Amino acid sequence: MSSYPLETIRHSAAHIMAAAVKELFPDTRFDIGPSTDDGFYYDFDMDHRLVPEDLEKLESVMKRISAEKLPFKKLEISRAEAESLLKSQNQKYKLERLADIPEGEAITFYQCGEFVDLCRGPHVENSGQAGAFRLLTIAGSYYRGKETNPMLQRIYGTAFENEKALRVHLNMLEEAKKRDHRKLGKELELFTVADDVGPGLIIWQPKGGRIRNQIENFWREEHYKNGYELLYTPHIGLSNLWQTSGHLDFYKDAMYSPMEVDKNDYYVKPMNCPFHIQVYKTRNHSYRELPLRWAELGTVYRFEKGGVLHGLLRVRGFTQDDAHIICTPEQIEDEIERVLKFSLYMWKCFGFNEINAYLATRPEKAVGEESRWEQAITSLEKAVNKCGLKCEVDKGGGAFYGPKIDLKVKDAIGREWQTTTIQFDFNLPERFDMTYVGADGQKHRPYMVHRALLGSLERFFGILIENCAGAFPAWLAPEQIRILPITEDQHASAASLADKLRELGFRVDTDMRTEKIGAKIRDARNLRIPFIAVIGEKEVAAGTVSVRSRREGELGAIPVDTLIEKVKNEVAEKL
RNA sequence: GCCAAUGUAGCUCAGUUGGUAGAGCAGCUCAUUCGUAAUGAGCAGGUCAUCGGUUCAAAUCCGAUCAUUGGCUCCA
Repeated sequence: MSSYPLETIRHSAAHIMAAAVKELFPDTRFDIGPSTDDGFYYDFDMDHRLVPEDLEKLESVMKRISAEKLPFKKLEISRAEAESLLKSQNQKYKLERLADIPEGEAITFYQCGEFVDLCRGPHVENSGQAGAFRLLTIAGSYYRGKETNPMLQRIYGTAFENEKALRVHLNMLEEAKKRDHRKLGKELELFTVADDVGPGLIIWQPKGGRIRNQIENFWREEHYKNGYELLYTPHIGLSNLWQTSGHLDFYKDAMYSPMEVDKNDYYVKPMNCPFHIQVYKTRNHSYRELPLRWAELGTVYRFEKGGVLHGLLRVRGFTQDDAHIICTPEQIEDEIERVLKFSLYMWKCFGFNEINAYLATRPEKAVGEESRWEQAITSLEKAVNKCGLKCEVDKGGGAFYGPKIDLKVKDAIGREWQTTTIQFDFNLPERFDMTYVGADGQKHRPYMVHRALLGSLERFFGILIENCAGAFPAWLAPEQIRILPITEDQHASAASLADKLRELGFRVDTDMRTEKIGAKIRDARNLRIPFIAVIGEKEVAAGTVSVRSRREGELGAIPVDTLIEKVKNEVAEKL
């Protein structure tokens, strides 16, 4: 139908929403209403507290405005005129936005029906072309995103070219809801949080534990294969350590309060780095032993603000799949490339193949020599190119202590998750005075790189659950095979079959309830168990099992050995 | 931390204008021994998040606290 870009359609939909708001709540002061990646929003300041029912009302007004096909009129006026116009309407936020427009730039307003808005445009021609829209949620948002500013009310909506595209998007949202890791975590008994333990502190239940154990084992093996050594370090450390690291100066708000023992303050660690540095500091190092690659599944605690906690994705206690690489300037490029390749391999094994890179460079305030920053950034760029990754650059977006590359992985329903991070550190080697002796016999400052491939096990688990919608690939499934005897007569056979399979290394359970086979099948399927083996009179006699594979459906009666082969093959896939 | 919504049995939810709680599933008991997505009957299960207030009377109204949800912000 219309050939406008989606952003234009959405931006115009935002204007139509604002027009509807103005109609229903005339005293509203408007801020801005941009398009976003998947829709649009508009921020308002009004006395009325928006409630969900308002969305329906606004939507019907919007539909009316859309049906009226009112033209979007562009008005170009002088700054003075614009000012007096906005002043007369008491639009203080708009006035401030106006002041932001550089001298000499054209000042444009767009009018649609009664609603006139300071806006750069562009817009669709008339309100009938703003596509198919839907208002979604009400939220609060700080004016200009600053905590000290007043809070405005924001309405989120989305718009698409046509009804069909909108429906596809809304279906995706539904789908996302269905695979919400919090819901599945409860249903599949994977993890929980307890009021008496504390918010953001994850308790892994047996089934989650089985999965985590698989992940960890795989992770450790691969790290040894990739030339890492594994460390184990304490959960707490003396204040001195955190003083030296600088955490107490810069990061204290996000740390749990100290515990005083014997007149010493111990802090629960928010990061593993200072401990790894202690390992480095146990003795002198020669350039000949570099690079050192030290990894740890290190559990850290950060006192995140209450409002940001979210299931497994944002928590207060989590286990980072952390590692520190300490190397010479000459080695840095190879090392970064190795890490990137390692990460891509890792994610592929867990079923994620679409990955993009985001490079963050030197901010205004930074520590470390400029030349080192440049070398680091160059090595990051080169490595990204060698790995054939698409890369976006966030200029000045790095931390003060070093540039970094983040990877974002795309999941089964197209959402991007920030996961891997590779982060240079020019700060800690300095603070802890880390050195190595070079070929010249002189002391040199090594490069240090932090990296986490999965991010944290908790967050990774959340992403994993949502990606597979609870149907874990066979190599991770907490229960790979469930054996269902049809009557009590087969209990003994079921038990000995389970023992046999367990001995072969499979995760097997039996369902000995006196339920009908239909009920047992149903429960097993709801748990997304990859292989269901039914064993009745006939199977016992023939030495077979009737198998239902999650992937292939009903396979009928097959010899036990054939089942074993099948499970083995599927487990070996590491999809 | 901020804005808003929510909090009733293990889970998912109902509970009219205030008159001290109800269903399904899960659990337990008994019966059923069954062939590929729910066998039947019975029993038990709740300081209605917590604390305080209004009222003759509070799950219901008000306030505070805690937690969760959607956002904002933060994530050196």
